[in-house]
Amino acid sequence: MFLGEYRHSIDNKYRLTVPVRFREILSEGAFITRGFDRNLMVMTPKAFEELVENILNKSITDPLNRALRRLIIGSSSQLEPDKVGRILIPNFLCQKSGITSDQEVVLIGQGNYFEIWSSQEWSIQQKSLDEAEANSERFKVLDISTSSG
Amino acid sequence: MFLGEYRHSIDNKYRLTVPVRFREILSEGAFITRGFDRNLMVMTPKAFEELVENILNKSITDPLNRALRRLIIGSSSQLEPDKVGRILIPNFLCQKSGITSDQEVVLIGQGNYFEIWSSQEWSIQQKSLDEAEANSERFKVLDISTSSG
DNA sequence: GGTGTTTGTGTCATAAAGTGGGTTAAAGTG
DNA sequence: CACTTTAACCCACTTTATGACACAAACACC
Repeated sequence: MFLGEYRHSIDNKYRLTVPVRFREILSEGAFITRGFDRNLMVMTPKAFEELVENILNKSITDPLNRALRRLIIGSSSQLEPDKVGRILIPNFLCQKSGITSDQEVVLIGQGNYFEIWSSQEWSIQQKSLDEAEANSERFKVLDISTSSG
Repeated sequence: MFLGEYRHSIDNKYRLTVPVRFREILSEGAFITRGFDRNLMVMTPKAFEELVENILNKSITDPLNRALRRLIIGSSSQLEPDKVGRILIPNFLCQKSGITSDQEVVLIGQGNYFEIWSSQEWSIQQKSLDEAEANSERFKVLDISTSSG
């Protein structure tokens, strides 16, 4: 499971060192796609297939389905880590998430995937998370129980 | 599977270099046809046969079906990549999708086919992708995947 | 606190991908 | 049958990705 927060750098060739703890999980391969907010999501082949399966089964005569394909499939890529555990972030995804070369990015474990944020976008995100007063109220609508089942 | 986004150029002879990652998938050959939006679709022989079969099974007494035949079957062509992996885009298809020579085009992976867009048409398309309806659908689809099960 | 190991980063060299142009062969047109 | 146009082929150049290597920082362990 992807856990925790890491700060790594993107070098001038848009390569990112995957944290060792994350590497083991990605031993079968990795896929990257756009996230919801201005960030990227990296996941295992299995998780990616689950994501994609729904979309590919929908008819392409429906404009909405084609739009979905463009959003998800068109913004994805298969990643192949190099010998020292780095991945090459596709250029078009960097643009979409505000990541430039020679820059620090933030990696956030999210369970069955992890997110990549440009440090700027992350600090924006952080601010809203840190507003504790707001947090206690805003999560009220979510029903989460600690006892399983 | 065709994934991701590429920006390649159409040279003055209407040739387009197919990205390497796409070439491997097209090793058995390739077919091109009009898309439903102002774009082109490139696919494997197998995917094309399935598409054609689907359309040919529909009754020709329905005007809509005849229109679909004209759109897809009437404007498709078999492609034979040259030695360095380029395909020649038929002239009539360029006109229908707003592609001119010496121009940049955008290739979008769509799973079992990929799309070719003129950069102008693509930027129009991108605007509508950011609109609410498609995105809310996207949220739903992504939501399914994040629960591993 | 020093030593050794692991992890992350920078740089270089090589291979491969993408692009452009020129020449020949083929197809279409008058 | 000649002419024009178009497609196919070949070769060369530029750019980019990939792999290898070496160094530096972090960490853990005596």
